[in-house]
Amino acid sequence: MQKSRRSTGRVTLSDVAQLAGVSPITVSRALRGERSVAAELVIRVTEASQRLGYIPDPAAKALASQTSDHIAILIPKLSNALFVDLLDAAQQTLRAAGFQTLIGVTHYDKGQEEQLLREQLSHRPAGLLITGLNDSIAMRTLKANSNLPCVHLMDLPDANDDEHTYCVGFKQSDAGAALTEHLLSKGYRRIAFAGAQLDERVMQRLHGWRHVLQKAKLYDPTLEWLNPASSSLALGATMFEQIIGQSPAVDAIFFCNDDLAQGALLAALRLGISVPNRIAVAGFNDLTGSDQMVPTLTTVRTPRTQIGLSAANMLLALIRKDTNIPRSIDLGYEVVVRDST
Amino acid sequence: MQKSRRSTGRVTLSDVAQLAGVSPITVSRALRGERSVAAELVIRVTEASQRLGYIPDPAAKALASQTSDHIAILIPKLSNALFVDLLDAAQQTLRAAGFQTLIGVTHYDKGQEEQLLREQLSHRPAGLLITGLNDSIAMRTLKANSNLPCVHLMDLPDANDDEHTYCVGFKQSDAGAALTEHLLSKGYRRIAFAGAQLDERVMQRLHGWRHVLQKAKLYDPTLEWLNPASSSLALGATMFEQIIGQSPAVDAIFFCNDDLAQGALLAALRLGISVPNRIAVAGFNDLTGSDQMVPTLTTVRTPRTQIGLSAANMLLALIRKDTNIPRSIDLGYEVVVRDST
DNA sequence: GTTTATTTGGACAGCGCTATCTTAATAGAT
DNA sequence: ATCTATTAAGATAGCGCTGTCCAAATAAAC
Repeated sequence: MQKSRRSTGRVTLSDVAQLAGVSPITVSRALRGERSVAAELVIRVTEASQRLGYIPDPAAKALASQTSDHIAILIPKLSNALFVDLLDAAQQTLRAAGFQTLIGVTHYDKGQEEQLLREQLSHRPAGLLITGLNDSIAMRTLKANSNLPCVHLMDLPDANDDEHTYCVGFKQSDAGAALTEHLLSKGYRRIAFAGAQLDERVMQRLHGWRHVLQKAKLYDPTLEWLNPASSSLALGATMFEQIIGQSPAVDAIFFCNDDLAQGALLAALRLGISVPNRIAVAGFNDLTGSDQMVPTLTTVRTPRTQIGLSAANMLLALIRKDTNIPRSIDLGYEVVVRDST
Repeated sequence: MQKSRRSTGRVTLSDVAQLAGVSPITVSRALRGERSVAAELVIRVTEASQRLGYIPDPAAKALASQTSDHIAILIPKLSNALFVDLLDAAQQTLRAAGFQTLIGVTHYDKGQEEQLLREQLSHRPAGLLITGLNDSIAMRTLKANSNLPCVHLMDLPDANDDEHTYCVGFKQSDAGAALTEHLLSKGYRRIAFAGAQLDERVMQRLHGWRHVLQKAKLYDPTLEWLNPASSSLALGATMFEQIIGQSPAVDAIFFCNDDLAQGALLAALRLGISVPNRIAVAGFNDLTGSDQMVPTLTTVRTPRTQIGLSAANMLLALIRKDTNIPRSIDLGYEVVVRDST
């Protein structure tokens, strides 16, 4: 056993090469399927590598090839099930393709986001997955300089917006409009919008709501209830009580998120306010439990898992330099009508 | 601009060295604070590195030093808020210390867990964070061979168990016992245990419950309701109806998780069954919304965020080779009595 | 003042891989 | 049969750092 001074006990390419009777570079090529290697050699190499339990060293690969098997993903929060679903789906898909996910949690802070991306880029990831479209100048510069494939999640660019970004999601504003139209069709006339967190997506839904109400000549600025705090059941309860108390004429509330709406339903139960008879409640995202609420919650089902999965696949395609892939994928949404409206 | 053939445009140690007028190795040492470097040189190097915007290359560092700035973390599921809280807290703490988290989601599958750990180890992480104690032989071997610092989360070893593992958590069985005792103190006599997922921690809580009931001579095997499916609100509702239907004499149910308990409370509302008059309901973990339920849910508050944070700090200490740190940290639990019991 | 320890900087090699260039072997064209 | 194209393997040289050994300079001990 004569190993070099700094030997680490790790099985290396050369070990495999020696056993297979070829040069290390051939092993590298055979294992990666790069260039052409004689079929017989591929078999011999594969066998040797399996026999030795060879595991490539990601650090060495990254250093030599200037690209790692990491994929960087940026999401705003882990406390929101929406993003966790996204992460879960993307992570599984990427792992199956041999990539490791580097998560960055931005907490909706643009400065943090930028700093996180910088840290992640130092790992020379093979690609980027970013929640939302609304990049700051700094983010654009970082992305552009890195010259990495990048897919955006959850929203689609406006039609007139000819950005060269790849994205997977659905039109948040359309979804907001569709839910509002459902409420109108049920006969509600004073429909409030209750939003928290106020990220880009919430604002888009707000625009959808506003647009529909304006068209129906039912828009009234006092129907907008916006709170920058993070959404939670407790906040939903508070906002519900506020709206009921200060605007008794409101006959329906569109909460920007199921968290809030669920909290509102529970508050209504506590207060003995009948939903939907006295007031209707609708949410967004169809999170866990919305179908269990009393009454069950009308909401918009959003394809979070699908988005994570498709975005990961799109990114993999970009990494492979597959051409002929669409710039953006619209996975749609579905208004789920239940008992709360 | 004379760069070598494969130049990457990246600012390297040598660039900094040149600007500071020292050798690259001195820059490396100055920046890492390793060995002693003259104070004046440290300043010069730091300034030069900042001026050039130098970012160390993690891959090169990993290759040269055989250890990366990654920390591998293994958790069972992302769909359970408990683990997400753990991950969130650990991730933030580790990032602040300059480490990147590699998440592995095991889906409660021992084979997967092993495979994930193997993949993570190939990245030469600086440490390991593992949910639960109950390692398989294969896991032990992997851990032992890697010789890496490792901290286990969420549970503590038995007193007589002299394993040399580091852990941060609380005694799941004690917590289960404490909640059961609370129910006894409230006068309930036929207390069912409803468990899902049936991981090690659920089984520990079951043991706590069983132990207390046996001591009180109130144990009855038909009171155990175990379902291997993942816990969810819907499953909680189903189990509640089952138990009510098949064992009408049961006067309290200890659900192993708040998800289940919340689902049960909602089912009770739907069925018009009064909680806690007709039957009491208690949960575990004090997840989001338990304080918003109708009635509010009695549960056990578990210090998930604290556990993630402390475990991360413990791991950082181990990496620093700090001595004098405790082998295990008991962060306790708290029975939170609310209106459902 | 000499010997011995301690500190501080640098030279050197190499971590385990891959990009690039080169050479040998084969096939195709004239 | 001769001269290109094409293909397949290997040799070589790093990628950007850090471990290890060395040498010089300084401080401490005798």
